[in-house]
Amino acid sequence: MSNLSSTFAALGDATRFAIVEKLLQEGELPAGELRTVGQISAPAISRHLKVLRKAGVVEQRIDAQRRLYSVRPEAVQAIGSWSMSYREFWQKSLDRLEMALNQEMRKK
Amino acid sequence: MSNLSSTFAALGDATRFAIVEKLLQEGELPAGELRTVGQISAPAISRHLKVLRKAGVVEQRIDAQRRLYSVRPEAVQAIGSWSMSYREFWQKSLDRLEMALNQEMRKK
DNA sequence: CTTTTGTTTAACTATTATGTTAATTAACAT
DNA sequence: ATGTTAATTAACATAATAGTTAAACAAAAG
Repeated sequence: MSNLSSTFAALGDATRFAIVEKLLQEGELPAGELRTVGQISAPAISRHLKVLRKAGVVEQRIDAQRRLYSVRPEAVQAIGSWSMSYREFWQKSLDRLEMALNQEMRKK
Repeated sequence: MSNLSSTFAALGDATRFAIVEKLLQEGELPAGELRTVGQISAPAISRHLKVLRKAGVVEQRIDAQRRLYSVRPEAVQAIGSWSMSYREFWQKSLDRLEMALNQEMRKK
């Protein structure tokens, strides 16, 4: 599986996506804090974090008995790079769509 | 599940990711042409296309008995927008990383 | 040294996803 | 009408995923 596809797979679960969003918004957090993303058990969160880590989406730092997680910037950037590498395609298509919509507006 | 998370889920399968990449590179293609992304049966491809369509990643156009598929530009753009909405975060982090590496180089 | 706090691993279960072959549908060509 | 081409749906088997509770582990605090 391509590296990027595993990244997508990791983010393709609603709970994991919520975890990543929370880490992006609040920065590094201990595993326990991440339970608030839903009504879910600690072991479940722990396993999701393992999946995210294996996919290179988050990294772990140890602080006493706590495990602090944060998003790996490379992962988010890689996703952006992929989208941008097809920018010409989607930009063009969306421009055409917008023009068509403006045409419609002028008719009324 | 958030809309974006379903998009990621759709792209999180290696076969589907390959289908999307092929469509991005070659443009609109009939279902049959997409079998070349791997040694896979026609029904399997058909089901993958259904998943991609449900997630809004591809769209279908009918031409006689063929079904022509293409990537929906909005989907690829939405992914880019998500990454870019956190650009400050990853740009900063990566800049810091690069600076640290340059420091290392100067030491040698 | 015992307890508490934070987290992970183990064992198990239920649900979902993916792939296969066979059958079906749809349009075109003879 | 009949056969051919293109693709999907049906039926089924198997594998992977995600959740649970209970147990284990590690460091900190009492």
